[in-house]
Amino acid sequence: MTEYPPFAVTADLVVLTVRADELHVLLVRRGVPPFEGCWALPGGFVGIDEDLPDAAARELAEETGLPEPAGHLEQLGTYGQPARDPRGRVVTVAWLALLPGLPTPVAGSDAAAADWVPVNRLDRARLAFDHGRVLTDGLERARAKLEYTPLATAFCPAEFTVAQLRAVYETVWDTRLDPRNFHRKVTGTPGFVVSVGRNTEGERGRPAQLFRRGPATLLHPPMLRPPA
Amino acid sequence: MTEYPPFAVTADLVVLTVRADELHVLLVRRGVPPFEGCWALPGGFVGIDEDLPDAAARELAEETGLPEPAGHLEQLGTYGQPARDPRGRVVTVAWLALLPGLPTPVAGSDAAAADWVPVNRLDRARLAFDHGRVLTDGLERARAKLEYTPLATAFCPAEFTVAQLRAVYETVWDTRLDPRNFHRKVTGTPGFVVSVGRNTEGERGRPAQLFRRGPATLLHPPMLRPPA
DNA sequence: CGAATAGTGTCTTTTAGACAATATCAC
DNA sequence: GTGATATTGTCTAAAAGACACTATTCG
Repeated sequence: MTEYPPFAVTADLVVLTVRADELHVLLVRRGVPPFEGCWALPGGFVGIDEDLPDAAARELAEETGLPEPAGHLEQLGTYGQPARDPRGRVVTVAWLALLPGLPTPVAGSDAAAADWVPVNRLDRARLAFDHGRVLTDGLERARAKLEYTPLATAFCPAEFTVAQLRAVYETVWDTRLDPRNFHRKVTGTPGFVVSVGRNTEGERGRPAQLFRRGPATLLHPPMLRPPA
Repeated sequence: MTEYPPFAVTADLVVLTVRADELHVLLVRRGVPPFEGCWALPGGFVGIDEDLPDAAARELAEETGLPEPAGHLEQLGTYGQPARDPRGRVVTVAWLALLPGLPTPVAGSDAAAADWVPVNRLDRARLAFDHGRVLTDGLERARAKLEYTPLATAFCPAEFTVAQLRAVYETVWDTRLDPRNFHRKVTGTPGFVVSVGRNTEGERGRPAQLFRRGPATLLHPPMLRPPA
C-alpha cells in the first residue's frame, strides 16, 4: 500500500438533542493545537482495523458516557479539503446522532470538556476545522428527515406523549404547529406511533396517552414543514 | 502524521443514464487483481493534494470521455469495511452521477473496457469489492431524489419534452404514469420546467412544447412514486 | 380520413389547515 | 368551579388520481 497516497481518517459526530425547548449540539473544547481553545465536534481517528460505523459508535459512547442506548446514528458525509487540517491530509467521515434529552448530564464522560450548546446561540464560523459546515449539513439533514421518517422519536424517551413529540418538531424546525391537527396526523399515520395503553399522571390538564415508536420506517403521508 | 493509521482513499462513481427506456450504469471490466475480470464501478485513488469533489469530477471525465457537460454529481456515502479491499485499508468515497443519454458512445475514454450495463439485467452480487451495495444505495438515492427535486432533468438533454421527462420517471421508477396528470403536475409545479417557446418537429403525433430545467431546487408539491 | 401523440377539463377521493367544541385532570 | 391541556369534530382548500375530451401533426 505504500504506492498510494496516505491519508488519516477520522470520525466526527454531530450529536443533537432537545433540552428545554432548544436544540443542542454536543461540542468539545479543544485542549491542544490546532484550534486550541475552540469548540469542535467530538470525534477521533479511525483505527486501522476498525469499521467506520464502529468508530462512530465508539466515539459516541466515549463522548456521551452512555453505552449507546436509545437514539439514532447515520452517516452524514465525508469532508476532505486538503487544507482542512494543518497537521496533514485528514479526511473525516461525519455522522449524525439524535439522542433523547439526557436526564443525566454528560458527567462521567471521557471528554471532560464536552458540553451541550444551543445551536441557535452558537457562531458556527468559530468552530474548529470545517465543523461549522458539517454542523450546518447535519442540521439540515435532521430537519429534512423529520418530514418523511419517524426520526423525531429518537429525540424522545421510549414512552412519550403526542405533545412531547410535537415539541420536538417545533424545536427542530423552529416553528409552531397546531396541536389538534398534529395529533390527528401523528395518530393517523400508519406505524408512526403505537399507544401503550397508559396515561400520564400528575401533570397539569387532562392526562395524555403514552405512545412508543411504531414499526414504520417511512411516513405515509409525511409530516410537512410549514412553507416559508 | 506518521502517528496516525494510514489509509488509502478512493473515489468511486455510480454513473446512471437512461438509454432505450432502460436505466444503465457505467461499469468497467477489471484488468488486474483483485477481482480481475469482474465488473466494477469506475473510480480511482484520490491524490494527496486533491479535493474530494475534484477527484470525483476527474474520474467522471476520464471514464466518460466527456469534459463534464450537463448532468449532476453528488456525494453518495463512504464505505470502509476493513476487509473490503484485499490490498489493504482502502476507504472509498462514493459519488452519484446522473447524465443525459449520451448520443456519443463511451469511445475515446481512458478506460477502454467501460460500458453501459442495464441495472435490471445485472447481478449486483457479482460486482467487485462492495460495489453491489454501493450501486444499490445509489439507485435508491436517485429514485428518492426524483420525488422532491428536479433531478430527473439531469437525465434529459438541455431541451426536452414533457413526454421525455415522463419517460425518465417511468424508467427510473420502473412504473407507468398517467401522461395527462403528469403533464399537469410538471407544468404546474413552480420552477420545475420553463418553456422555451418552440415545439418539436417531424415527430409522430401532435408536436410537443420544448422545455428547459427551471430554477427550482426543491419541488413543491413533490412528484410522488405510486404506492406499492 | 385514421393513427398517434399532446394537452385541457371535470369529477372524486385524500390530505392539509383553520378552528369550534368537548373531555379530564389539578387546584 | 377555574384553568390547563388532551382529544374529537367540522369545515374549506389544495392536491392526487381516474378518465372524457379536444388539438395538431403525419401518412
